[in-house]
Amino acid sequence: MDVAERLAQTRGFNGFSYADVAQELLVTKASLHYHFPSKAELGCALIVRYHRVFNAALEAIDRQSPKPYEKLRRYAALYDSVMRKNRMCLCGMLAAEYATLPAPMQSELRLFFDANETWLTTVLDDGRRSGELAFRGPVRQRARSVIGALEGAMLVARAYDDGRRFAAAAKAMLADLAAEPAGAADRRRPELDEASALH
Amino acid sequence: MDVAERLAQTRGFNGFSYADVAQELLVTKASLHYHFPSKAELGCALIVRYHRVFNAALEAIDRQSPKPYEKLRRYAALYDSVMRKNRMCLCGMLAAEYATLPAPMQSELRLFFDANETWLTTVLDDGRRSGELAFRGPVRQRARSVIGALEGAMLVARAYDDGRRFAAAAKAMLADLAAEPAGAADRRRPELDEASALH
DNA sequence: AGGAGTATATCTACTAGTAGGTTAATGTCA
DNA sequence: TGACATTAACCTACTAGTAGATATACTCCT
Repeated sequence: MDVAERLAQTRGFNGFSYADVAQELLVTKASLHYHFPSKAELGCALIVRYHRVFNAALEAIDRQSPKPYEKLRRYAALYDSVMRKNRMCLCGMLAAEYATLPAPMQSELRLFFDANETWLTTVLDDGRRSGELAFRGPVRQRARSVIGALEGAMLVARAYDDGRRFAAAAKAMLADLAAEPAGAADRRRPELDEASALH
Repeated sequence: MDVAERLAQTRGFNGFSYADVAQELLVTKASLHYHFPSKAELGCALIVRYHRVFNAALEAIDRQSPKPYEKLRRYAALYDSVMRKNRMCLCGMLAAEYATLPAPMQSELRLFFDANETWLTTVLDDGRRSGELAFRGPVRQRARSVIGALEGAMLVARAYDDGRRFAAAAKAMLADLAAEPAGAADRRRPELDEASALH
């Protein structure tokens, strides 16, 4: 699954085959089909695992960082840790291939985005209420914008093989959300970096 | 090329074959190979044409709309017109598949994003100088954020087969850029819609 | 201790179908 | 006549997936 995940994140789900994985592991294709009878099942397993690991990372953030801005920063850092491995977010990649995916993968994929949206909605709502974050419009809409901005930044950054491009976009987004009175001097905010939580 | 473009936008460049195009046009694969000897050449031709049409649309905007906010609104409307056809931006889709693309397509792809960035940089700079737009940080960085936000919004919206999701994200982004003093009542801004410029 | 049976995991060898691409002959029209 | 365009037929490589044999190892029974 590690190999398949990496290939799916770099080449897309339609961009790798059982043969690719088999060759890398020095086993036969048939052996892989024993564990994952069809590619659709492999794909579902990949999303479910990715979702689970991501959820665990969000729970760790909730446990360790009470402040909304800090939560948001660490959320962006999760994406950054993926980018540093020269990969695209698995689910962002699959979203591009959405029309060609087997139905079970499609629903599993939506669950991932839904979970992200829900978590972000809570964080953004808390942040705005406490005055730590500032933004206009419905909270849920803003959550979707955050996801879109991060996924989009990853997408384009890949075409330039430049992770800094993503990091800069993430930082800009965080700065926009930080409640700074217009025209105020740049308050020093901590950097994006943090120990990678998404292996 | 129309057929290939549609397939590339909906299924990805690796998600369709010469056979798919041939079948739809009621010609043979060999016939297509006469016009586009290799798939790489077909892919390049698709990007070049897409880029050309896009450029023409930007020039039309420059000609018809002097105001930065209006330019930006129409820029977002270009993306929206793609989304309304249940397609992904061709170049956003190709960015996802970047690692699997032939080298000539990779460079052609970067040219598209570079051109977008340059155009947006000018618009955003004019807008900030005139006070019509407000945002923090370097202009070029903001231009990249705008591209990323739009591409990302398209990407995710596809997983929900819901164009309104994209339109809402685009509207939110425009509202953020419109220079409204924090806390001011919603000034009525024109809607996203406009006659589709990208065929 | 010595099987017998069983679950797990792997292999070789194969299928049917599709991928991008080629060749050489043929049609079409100025 | 010659350029442009199309075709049938074919090629090689690869795709997901299957069949059946085989190896390993653990459990239960005698």
